Amino acid sequence: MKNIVSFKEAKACPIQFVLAVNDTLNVISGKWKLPIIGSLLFEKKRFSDIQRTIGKITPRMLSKELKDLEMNGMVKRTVYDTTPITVEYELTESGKLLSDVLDKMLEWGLQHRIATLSKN
Amino acid sequence: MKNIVSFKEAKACPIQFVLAVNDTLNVISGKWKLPIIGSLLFEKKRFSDIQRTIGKITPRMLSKELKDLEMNGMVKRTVYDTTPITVEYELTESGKLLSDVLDKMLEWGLQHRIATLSKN
DNA sequence: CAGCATCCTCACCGATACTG
DNA sequence: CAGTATCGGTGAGGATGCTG
Repeated sequence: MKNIVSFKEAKACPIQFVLAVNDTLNVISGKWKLPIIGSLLFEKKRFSDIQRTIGKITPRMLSKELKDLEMNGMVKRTVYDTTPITVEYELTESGKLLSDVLDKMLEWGLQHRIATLSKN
Repeated sequence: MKNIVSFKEAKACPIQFVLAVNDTLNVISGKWKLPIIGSLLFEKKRFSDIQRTIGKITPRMLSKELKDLEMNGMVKRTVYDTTPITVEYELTESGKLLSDVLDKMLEWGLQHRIATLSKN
C-alpha cells in the first residue's frame, strides 16, 4: 500500500516534505550516530561492546548519543540485574528499517563518487 | 545491473559502508542544504530567488552553502553578463538523483512518526 | 543583483577524572 | 560494567554593514 508521497510525483517541494526529511536527517546526523547504528544493525550489544567496536568514542559521547537514539525511538535499552549490572542496546523495528534509507544513501554515494571522478 | 552493495545483503556493517553513507550525509546535512536543494529540485533559480523561496536565510549563509554544494558537484553555477549580472543555479545530474534518497528519507520519516505515535 | 568582511554566540565534541 | 561531572576548544551559523 504505497502512498503518493514522493518528490518525483509531487513535481514540487512542499515544506512538509522538507520537514519530514529533516526529521530523518536529525536522527542520523552527528559524528557518532551512524557508527552506533551500524554496530547495532545486525546484533544487540552492551555498552562497552559498542564502545569497543567503534573505537575512539568516549563514554560521555556514547552515553549521550544512545540516550538520544533511545528518545527518538531508534534504540531499546534493557538493564539486566547482574553484578555488576549489564545493559543491552538493540535497534527498534523503526531503527532496523533505517537500513533501507542507508542502502539508498550508500547507492547514491557510490554513484556520485563515480560521476564526479569522471569529470576530471 | 545492480551491485551487491547493501546492508541487508552484507549481513554486516563494514566501515567502507559507513564511510560512503557518511559522504552522502555530509552533502545534505547542515541547516540549509535541504531547503536549497528542495528549492532547486524542479527548476533552476537565481541567487535572490532561492533566498526568497527559502525565507530567512542570510546572503552570507546562502553564498557559503551554494559554494559548498558546487564544490561537491551537486550544483552548477552559471553567470550571465547582464547589468547587473545575474547568476543561475541548477542541480547537476547527481544532484537530481538525490531525490531518490530524499524519497526514502521521506518515506521512513513518515513511517517512523506513525510508529512512535502508536506507542503512546 | 550577488555577494564579501567582521564580529559574536552557542551547541558539539574531546579530555580527564570520578562513581554506584 | 555502565555510566556521570567538569572543563575547555572549535566551528557552524546569526547579525549587520559594505561593494563591484
